[in-house]
Amino acid sequence: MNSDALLKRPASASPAQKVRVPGKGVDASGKKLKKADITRVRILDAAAHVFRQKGYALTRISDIAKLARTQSSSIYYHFESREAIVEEVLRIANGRTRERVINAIGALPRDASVRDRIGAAIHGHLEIVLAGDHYIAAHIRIFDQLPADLRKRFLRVLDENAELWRTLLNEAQSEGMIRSDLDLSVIRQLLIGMMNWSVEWYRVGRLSPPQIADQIAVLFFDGVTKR
Amino acid sequence: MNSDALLKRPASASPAQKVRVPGKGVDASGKKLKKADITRVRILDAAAHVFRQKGYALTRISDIAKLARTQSSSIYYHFESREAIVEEVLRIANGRTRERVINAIGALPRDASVRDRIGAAIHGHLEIVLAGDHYIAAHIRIFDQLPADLRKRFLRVLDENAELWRTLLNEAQSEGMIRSDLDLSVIRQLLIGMMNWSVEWYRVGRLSPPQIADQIAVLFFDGVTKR
DNA sequence: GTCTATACATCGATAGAC
DNA sequence: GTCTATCGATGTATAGAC
Repeated sequence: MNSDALLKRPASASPAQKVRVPGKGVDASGKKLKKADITRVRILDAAAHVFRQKGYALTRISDIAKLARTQSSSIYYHFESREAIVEEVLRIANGRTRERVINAIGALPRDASVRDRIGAAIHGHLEIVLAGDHYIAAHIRIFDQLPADLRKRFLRVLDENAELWRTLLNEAQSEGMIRSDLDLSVIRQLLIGMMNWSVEWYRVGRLSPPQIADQIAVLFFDGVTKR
Repeated sequence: MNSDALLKRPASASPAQKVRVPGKGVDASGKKLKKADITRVRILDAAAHVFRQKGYALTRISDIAKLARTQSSSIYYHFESREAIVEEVLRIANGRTRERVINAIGALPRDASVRDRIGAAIHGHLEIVLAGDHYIAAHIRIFDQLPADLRKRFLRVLDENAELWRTLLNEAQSEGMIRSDLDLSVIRQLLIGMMNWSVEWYRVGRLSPPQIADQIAVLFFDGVTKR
């Protein structure tokens, strides 16, 4: 359940990232990883795992170190600080979520209806949120636990994902698909709320994520009322 | 924005609550409050405020003390520990929420339809959640930040409120009002998710809480699709 | 009931040997 | 790159005077 990180390396390196030279073979898509990179990923995986489980403030560097089978002090060779770790975890989580939703939409036939595309996006988002991916679960869980300044810095990147939904819903509206007594912005937040809150109550064994996504789609498009 | 706590005093006093004798005049409805009680409330108000703002783990006893215009050490005269404070804040928040929803339903005419009653409950819940009540906002914000054992202890009381919704939706279903392809339990969680997540994005100035409640009700009953 | 002082624990981060 | 040792800051909680 670990050992899979780096969606993309720090785009414009966070402020005080200890610069480690890429060497020769470390591309987003490349395969050659130096030892340091492997360790780095192991630390990130461990961090995501612990953040998800204990929340931000309760996560100790020593917890991460333990799970990553290394020493607290060794972590500081790979990351500048605890904040730098959490930043990277959030970055990766955001990237993965976005990527998944985009792919889900992209997998549809070119002439798919807006409704189908929104449906696909719901499935993509919900399934990755509930997939057990530590990065994403951690993201949702800890985001509002972050110190105010750190959170503020991330609102921008968070908004990139919101933009995606905004676009989808705008399209739906301009096709005349949406009731005119609804506020698009509120609707978007409600939909995202339903999906994200699901990590609070979802338990394996009952309905599967795709089944829950179906329920969300039904509720979102048609409501609970029998006709 | 403060100075209003105690919905009811600790029903079965939390395990290690420092017992303070009620004296003569301290009832849930009574008015005579001893100095200690007033201070206690001031501390709770301050705590709710800070918990809401900074989350659980980031809230320091000293933050609470400062806002309550007292000393960290003085707080320990009124509460056994930081956990005891948070427990009381949660208890009060739960009670208020429940009370509000029950009242909202109770205010309806006797023969109101289930749909109306669910609508009233949505309004009641959402409005108190967004009302700016620090206790309730704090509750929603910090609940999943709590240490596992503390959280577990509270699941029971939390479930009392869920029970309320469960009942409402069951009634609706037995009246044949709800699509048969929907899972009642999931629907309930989605509805609660929409409402609770709203504290994450609600900002004063745009739509008012009653307006948002209307949007939620529309979405919940009929979906976004124009007919 | 509230104050000052302080014990005691925890934890992030650094130093420096290997 | 990882280890041991340790500093320094912070924060909960207690002791005891007033």
